[in-house]
Amino acid sequence: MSASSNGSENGDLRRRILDTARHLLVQEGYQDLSMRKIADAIGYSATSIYLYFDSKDALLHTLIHEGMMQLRDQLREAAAAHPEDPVCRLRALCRCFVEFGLENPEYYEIMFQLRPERMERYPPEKYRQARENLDLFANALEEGVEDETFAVDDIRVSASTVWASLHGTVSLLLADRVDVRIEPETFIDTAIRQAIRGLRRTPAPSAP
Amino acid sequence: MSASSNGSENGDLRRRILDTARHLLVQEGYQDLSMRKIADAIGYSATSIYLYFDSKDALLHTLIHEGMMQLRDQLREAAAAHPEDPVCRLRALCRCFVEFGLENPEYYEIMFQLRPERMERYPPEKYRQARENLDLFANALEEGVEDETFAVDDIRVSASTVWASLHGTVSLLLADRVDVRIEPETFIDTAIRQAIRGLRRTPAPSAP
Amino acid sequence: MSASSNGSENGDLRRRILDTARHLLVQEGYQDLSMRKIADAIGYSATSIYLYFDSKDALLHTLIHEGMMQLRDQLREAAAAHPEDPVCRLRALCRCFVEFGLENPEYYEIMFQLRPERMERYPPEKYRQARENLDLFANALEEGVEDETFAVDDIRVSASTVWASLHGTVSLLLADRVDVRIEPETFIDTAIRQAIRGLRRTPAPSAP
Amino acid sequence: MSASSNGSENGDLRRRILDTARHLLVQEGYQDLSMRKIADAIGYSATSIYLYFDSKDALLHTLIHEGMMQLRDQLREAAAAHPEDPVCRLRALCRCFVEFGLENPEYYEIMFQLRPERMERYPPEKYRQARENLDLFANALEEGVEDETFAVDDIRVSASTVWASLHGTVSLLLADRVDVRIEPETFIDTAIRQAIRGLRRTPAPSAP
DNA sequence: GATGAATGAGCGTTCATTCAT
DNA sequence: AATGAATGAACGCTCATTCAT
Repeated sequence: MSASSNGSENGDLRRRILDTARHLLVQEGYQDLSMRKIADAIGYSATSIYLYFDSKDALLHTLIHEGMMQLRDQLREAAAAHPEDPVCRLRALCRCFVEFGLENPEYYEIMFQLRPERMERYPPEKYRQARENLDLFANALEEGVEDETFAVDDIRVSASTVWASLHGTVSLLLADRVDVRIEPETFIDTAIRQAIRGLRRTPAPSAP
Repeated sequence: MSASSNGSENGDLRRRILDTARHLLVQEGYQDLSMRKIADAIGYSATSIYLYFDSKDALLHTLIHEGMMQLRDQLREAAAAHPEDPVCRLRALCRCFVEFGLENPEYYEIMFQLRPERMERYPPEKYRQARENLDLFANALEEGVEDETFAVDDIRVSASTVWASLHGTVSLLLADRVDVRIEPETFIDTAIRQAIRGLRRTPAPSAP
Repeated sequence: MSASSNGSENGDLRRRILDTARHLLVQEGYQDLSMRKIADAIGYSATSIYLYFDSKDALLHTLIHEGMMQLRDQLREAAAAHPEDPVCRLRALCRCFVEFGLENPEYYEIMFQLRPERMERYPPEKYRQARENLDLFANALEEGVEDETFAVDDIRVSASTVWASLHGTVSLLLADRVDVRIEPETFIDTAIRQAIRGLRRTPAPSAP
Repeated sequence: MSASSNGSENGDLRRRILDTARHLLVQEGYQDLSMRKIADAIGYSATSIYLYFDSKDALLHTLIHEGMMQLRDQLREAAAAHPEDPVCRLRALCRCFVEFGLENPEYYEIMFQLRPERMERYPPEKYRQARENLDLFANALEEGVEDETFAVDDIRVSASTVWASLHGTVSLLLADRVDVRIEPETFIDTAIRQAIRGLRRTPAPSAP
């Protein structure tokens, strides 16, 4: 969405491969994504993909990275909408993350659910960039600590645990493992509310 | 009386298949687990597995069920250790769940991370039994609500969100996706503490 | 039907195997008939079949033979109903053969459509017995020649060609290869009528 | 222009696959024809076949079509040799059909003996083209009816029954089910003669 | 820059059959 | 008389990848 479609219809085959792979990922799932299917879908030979990507893993790494950058953009936007209030901002970030996951289920799978030992090593440079996503949470948290709304021992740790809650929420929803009698919306709202409440400064101990 | 349980001989191979499958699962993951690999690992022909399981899915269902029952036993035990205090009990349950996940990564993936649409339907009877695990959380929560420690809108929903937090925690740890600079123990403690704190009755509104 | 059900419910396993195999043959087709399916259907182990039959081929030979004997009985009956008129008798035999084929399609396949080189040698003794079926046609033909209704060069040859016509008729019907716009009944009637007409003495040459 | 028909290289293997499959068909029969066997016979990997055919059924459809077209050509030629006399033409067509069957047993089974429910649907376009074979018989028959040599109720039906006779004749011969004491040539001649005689106008009823 | 040809490894599963008991 | 355990071979098919052009 940021730097993708440069227009030259036939020229940027690399771009088309990525876009097609992304679409197939959503339609068919990670397991059923194959080089040939991608190639067929764009009308090129499977061999051609190897001109632009060393391997299937390399292609996936690129897709993961693009997903991370897309998520980053959306998180940034959500953060920017609430520059003043860290609680509101954190809530917006949480909501944004969950929505991203539910709207891009297969993206989500390769981004957060693939076991790294089952793939070639994710390139460190990309890894570093993806870390900004967590930093956005950490920043909101930090400001909340500063203005004494939140009380946590270690910002980095708590940012991670908040993220873990969201990740669990998305994962269970995507895997269809939440009790059918529970409305997804209610589930998400409650998860986010509790995650944030868990960070709040506990009141002056009225009666320990 | 004639051919059912003569003790060792019969169940032996079946047991070895299950154990081997379980071990391979953690090395190779669900996607790359194959009947042949299991067979090779135990030195039998692939055909032999079909003497004990109708299909790959049936084998996995058995594994899932075993994991669920093992988790249930451990959760029960944890709950039984704190019959009085629901908060302590809930904390023990949380800890127990996380420990189970980290100690049984081979079970964890198939128990909680598999997308159901990629497998045959899990047998309803087994499904029902597995539900007790969540119920143990819900019970602790309910008692906490009754004695006014916790304040939640809907017990079933909040039990699920607590579970989601734990699930996210375990998933990220297993997938090696937590910042290396964070001690796993710290991460887990924080996650559990915040999850429980998120349930607590907010103090008498001193300042809305 | 002649000497099959002797009553002793459990005793005659051999009989049950044959009956079950026959039923499965009709339901599943020759290709999908397997020893295990037979065994499962009667609740015995697959191994047990080998107590009564040396091999799958041997079992099939027995089935073929039974089919032949069943067909023979029906043909005999048809022949006996028209002891006087050879034309009527031949027509009845033809009709009987076609009906047998259509009513026992999978029987028909193993009886008349299996290429012998793809099976163990059919036992000569059984082969000889099966020949009576053709003889019934030959007899009717012979009498028709004697009373000057039919005119053929060699009775054995013409009996075979009549049979070939019927076989072709049944085969095409079973393989669903007759134009859908043609009524099967019409097709059969015409086939039989023409087969018989083809045997008839051509009239004294009025003007050749 | 670039990669379609450069003459030999491309179609070469495809041709060899078809020929090999054809030959194996007669040795092994449809049931036992496998992609691997074809591949082994030509010294290629089984995978390679899939470069030229989408599936086993697609390969067989191609073979069937080739057989049909070859038969059509031969039937056309036979018909063209007797433009005047419908009886002679029909006789030539019959002889041609039988000869085709005996000379191409590998084609014959898949063309006329396969149960369609055991294969993917034969492509309608090819089906339509194959229909011309029967039409050539029907045309001869029709002209024979017009010049009052033949007398039949329905041309389409009688063309089918003639065909059925020939089919039965070929099938029995190929399956080695004709009495060994009968000369194949005699058998064929008789079959054809009787089939045609069966169509002839019966004489003015001298004595019903 | 792009391809066509080709492959080895692998998949879940079914099969007829053997053998010791 | 009957079985349970076990197997080697085979099935159609898909996969990521290589290589010469």
